[in-house]
Amino acid sequence: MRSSIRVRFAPSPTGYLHVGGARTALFNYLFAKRMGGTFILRIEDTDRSRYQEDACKEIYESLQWLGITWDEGPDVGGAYGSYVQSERVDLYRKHAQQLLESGHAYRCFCTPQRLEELRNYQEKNKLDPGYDKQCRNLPAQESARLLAENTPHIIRLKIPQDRVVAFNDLIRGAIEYKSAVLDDLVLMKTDGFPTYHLANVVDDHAMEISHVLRGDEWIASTPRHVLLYEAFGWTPPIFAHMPVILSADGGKLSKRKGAASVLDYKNQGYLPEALFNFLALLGWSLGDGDEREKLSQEELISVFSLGQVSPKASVFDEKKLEWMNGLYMRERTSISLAELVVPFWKQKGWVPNATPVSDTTLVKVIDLLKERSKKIVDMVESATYFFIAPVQYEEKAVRKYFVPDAIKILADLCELLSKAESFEHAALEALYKNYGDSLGIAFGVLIHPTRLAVSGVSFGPGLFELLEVLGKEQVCSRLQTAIAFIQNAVATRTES
RNA sequence: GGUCCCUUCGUCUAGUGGUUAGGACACAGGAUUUUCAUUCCUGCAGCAGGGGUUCAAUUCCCCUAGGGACUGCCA
Repeated sequence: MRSSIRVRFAPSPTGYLHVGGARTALFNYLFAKRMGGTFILRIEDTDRSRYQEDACKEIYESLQWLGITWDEGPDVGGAYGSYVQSERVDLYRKHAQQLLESGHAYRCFCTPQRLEELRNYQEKNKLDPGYDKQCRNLPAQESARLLAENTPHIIRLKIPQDRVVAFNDLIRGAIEYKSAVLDDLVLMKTDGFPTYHLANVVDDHAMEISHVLRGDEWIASTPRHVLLYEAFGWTPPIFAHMPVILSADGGKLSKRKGAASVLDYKNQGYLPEALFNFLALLGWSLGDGDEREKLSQEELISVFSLGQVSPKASVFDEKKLEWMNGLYMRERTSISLAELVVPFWKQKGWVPNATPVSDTTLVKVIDLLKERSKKIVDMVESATYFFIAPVQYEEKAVRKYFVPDAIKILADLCELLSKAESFEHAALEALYKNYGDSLGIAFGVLIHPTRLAVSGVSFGPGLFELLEVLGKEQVCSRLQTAIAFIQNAVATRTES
């Protein structure tokens, strides 16, 4: 049975879902699941000027990719719909009307121009900014006359004077505001749409939201919301405000400072379970001496508690995310990673489009690469030599390994390899061992030049696994090329 | 400017009125490995500052400094 815990994530479709929003969604999700409650997705699209067509799709995709699913929402429905605010405008109008009638709200006929002049004046004279409440005491018949003339107007909440508004925040504790510093906030706009404040409060009540877990930026609005609940005669939900996520330089997270959008992380080849885990630990910890850091979604659900959410803003440490992503990469099967990597290889033209991602050779390449990679895109550049023969050799390694003696060694090995019956890595290793032993040459003297010859670089997967994947033909041809290269270099050197 | 919030290693954090202030990432060194990576070990590094309260304060209170949010007919 579901508990009466109901929480919601309520994004505005004004752009991509950034990691801060994703973490708010994540905490809502974890809290709901932990408590056996309901997680709701609600779209707050009351600002028609900032609405972006694709934003909703991107929000859904981001959350789904992360593994955050909702019990009620625009696409899945639910008993409290609609879950899109632009489809609920009548409800907000009705409630605004109710407040007008009960004397908790009033019509304001001030023009945007007047408000702007007012703000400028206040700023110039170093006065506290805010609406001067000119329309608050407009005589009833004057208000009625303007209304009858269809004068554009808005509806404002009548904030009571000389009150102390107190509420408890689950993360920050008791918070108090003097009502005098609170503006008569706008409930309905000229265009007939509600503001966030009205729509949010009406919906949270109508949808029986028990806990409002939202971003820090709302904390200053909360006392106004409390007053709104009071005006309606409703009991406010329990509030918890999540701290912000900052970029490495301590500023706001933005696209310019790396990725900010959840989908950017997806496209860069981060694994959703890694981002999920990482985000959960950003501003939240297990506490109680529990030092686990790598936790599955199920584990996180079973231990999550709002009391352990830190009130402090935290810096998004990309390095730590990478580390954690690497942990999850190594845990994934190579076939599942192939789904993500192979498209990049196809894009490079290294793999024919028709090749299935589950192709055994491709999966073998991933076997060799995944332990050395922190994200999917790392497996693109580092896979180059699996698909194309090196066009140049790492300079430092050339000086070290492509010495004159290497010519004979590589030539011998080339000969032996071309006659090898098995190209399986254990067999190749035995072949190298025998050859080395017969001439009394150290293993490393054989291995390093070979690696450089076939890959062009001095580092990478185990040599014999590498040779096995490349295959006899490629290996021999690359060895020939390298031999010619060394001969040429030696000749040039002796000439000069 | 005003209101509110925040402050433990570079970063994420645990933690307590008495601890050698713990872990993780990063960084440095070492071991293992044919190389790289992994793994393991070691090291580096922190309670913003100043007052109180107290036998004792990183922990409680106040002030200062620094940071942030809000201050829209945006959310």
